[in-house]
Amino acid sequence: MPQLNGGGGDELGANDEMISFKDEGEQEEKTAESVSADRDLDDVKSSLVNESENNSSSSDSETTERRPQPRPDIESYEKARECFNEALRRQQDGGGLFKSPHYPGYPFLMIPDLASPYLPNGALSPTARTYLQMKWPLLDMPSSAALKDSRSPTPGHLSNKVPVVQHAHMHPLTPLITYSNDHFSPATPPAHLSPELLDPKTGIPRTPHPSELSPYYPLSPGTVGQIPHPLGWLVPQQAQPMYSIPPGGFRHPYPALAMNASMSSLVSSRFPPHVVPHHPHSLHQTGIPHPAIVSPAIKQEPNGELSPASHTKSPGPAKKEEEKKPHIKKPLNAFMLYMKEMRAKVVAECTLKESAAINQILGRRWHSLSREEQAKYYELARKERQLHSQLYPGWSARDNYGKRKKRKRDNKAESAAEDYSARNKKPCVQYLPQEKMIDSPASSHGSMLDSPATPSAALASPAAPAPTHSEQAQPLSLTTKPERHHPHFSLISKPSSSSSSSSSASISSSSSSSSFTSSSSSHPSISLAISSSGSQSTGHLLSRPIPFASLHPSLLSPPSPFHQAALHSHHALFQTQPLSLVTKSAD
DNA sequence: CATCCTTTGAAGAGG
DNA sequence: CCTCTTCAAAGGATG
Repeated sequence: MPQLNGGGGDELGANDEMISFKDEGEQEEKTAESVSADRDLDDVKSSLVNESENNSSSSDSETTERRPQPRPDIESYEKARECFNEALRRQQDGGGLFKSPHYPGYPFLMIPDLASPYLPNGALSPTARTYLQMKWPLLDMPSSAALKDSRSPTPGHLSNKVPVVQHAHMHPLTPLITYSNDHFSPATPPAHLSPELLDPKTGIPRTPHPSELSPYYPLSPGTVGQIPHPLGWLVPQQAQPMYSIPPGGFRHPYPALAMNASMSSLVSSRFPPHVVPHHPHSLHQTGIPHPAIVSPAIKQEPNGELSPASHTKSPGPAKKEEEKKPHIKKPLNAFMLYMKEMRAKVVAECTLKESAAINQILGRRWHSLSREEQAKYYELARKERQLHSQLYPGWSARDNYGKRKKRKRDNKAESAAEDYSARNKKPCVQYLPQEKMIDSPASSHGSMLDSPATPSAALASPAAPAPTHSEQAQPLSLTTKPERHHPHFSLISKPSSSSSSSSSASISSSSSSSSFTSSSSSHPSISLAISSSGSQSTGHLLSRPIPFASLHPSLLSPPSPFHQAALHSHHALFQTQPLSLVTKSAD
């Protein structure tokens, strides 16, 4: 993971950033699997594409026409998105461009292209096109806001720091660039990038000198501020406002807080597009628009007496109460970040629209990611948390408790019984499409294990890459979450790892006593979850059945009883594609 | 319109 | 220390 360090001294993350998630040996194992998995995935995707959308392969360039010139102010997100979707489809038809990325998770790989995705003639470069859509989700950069921090101590010299650029070759962490890009994008539209600032090769603005600041979150507060993001058209309007801000502007609870470059960039990266997009000026420079803050309007605050509008521009001395007002969201964790990035891609790849289903896929993909890739997200998440803590020192996750009205009915013992009958009754079989499905050597557990020494740990001890840890590569482990209550899966020794609610239990081959499980799991591409009880932890089972139709036929297999399913899937595995099959054996 | 569903991860609460 | 619970995103489905 040397490369990670490549950035060089960044206090924020340099050292800890480099955390290895697994033992070398494991790594190898995993990588090997990954490779094969990728292959499978590719195949699957191809087939999926071919069958699902049978358009004759259209030229990729076709899409380009649709996408004339980036007109941030004019283009509506919707439109852009449509275009992209279409483009995506075409791409798929064309031959599955998605194959190209070795790492499925590489959302931002061709950043350089992204910087200037358009060819001289206005056509979108293939690469750009390929990755663009993957990236867009993250493009929600705030243009102005981001950098808004007039107070920011670090203006100019930091502004162009895009360390990543330094790496000629694509690094797994490349995606991080996105964040970096965010900062520069707004300020420097692709078309207008100054040569000297750009990396000749990548086209990305280069960093004059690396500073101690995190390379991944460089930013130039001052510079970017007011320019709308060039890619604004591509930015989702309402899409993931990770942290939304109050309409009138964001009142920063901690005005005194000085953002460093990394923070700023981070903020900018997460800044909701809709906040800034068309009206860059809307935000005052004084406000630090941190995405984490949600206006009461958006999220009801319990006490919500203050309306965003009320303190729109003048934060006034309301202070404490007020401070609390805005709903400060939790910082996203690695997986959430990953989801944000990849969701669009997944959605594009399949017809599924339900988030629940998508999330399942994403979860699998997550597991199939290489350590490096995951590391990237863990790192981002770590920074997010860091930034978040800096921005909202007093904030506690507990603050948000109860904000959500509903409580996931969590399960647990009792729920099993009642849920069973009640809502979970949807017998459904969910087939997860193409994702790599590598059996995720790292099961849910594994992923945690993978996680860099746990962010916190990483933070604390950067030096310790914590590779080793347990993540014993459980090659055979299933990614699925078997019903823990089910006797059959009792083997799940520690479902707890993550959360009971989510009950991500993983079965490791080693531990697993279930022959079935292991056997089926042995195949990388299959994952099967069975839920016997209706309790919420249904593994991959969706309580609400997802229409088969939504999935590609090739991916579908008839619902069947447990073993049948198993067999079936097993069979399918070899025959065709990996699909994860979930059955509900309940009855 | 509110909540569910689903995923992983982080963090808080409680034992 | 361990377990359990909540919340973070997202968007179709459901009540």
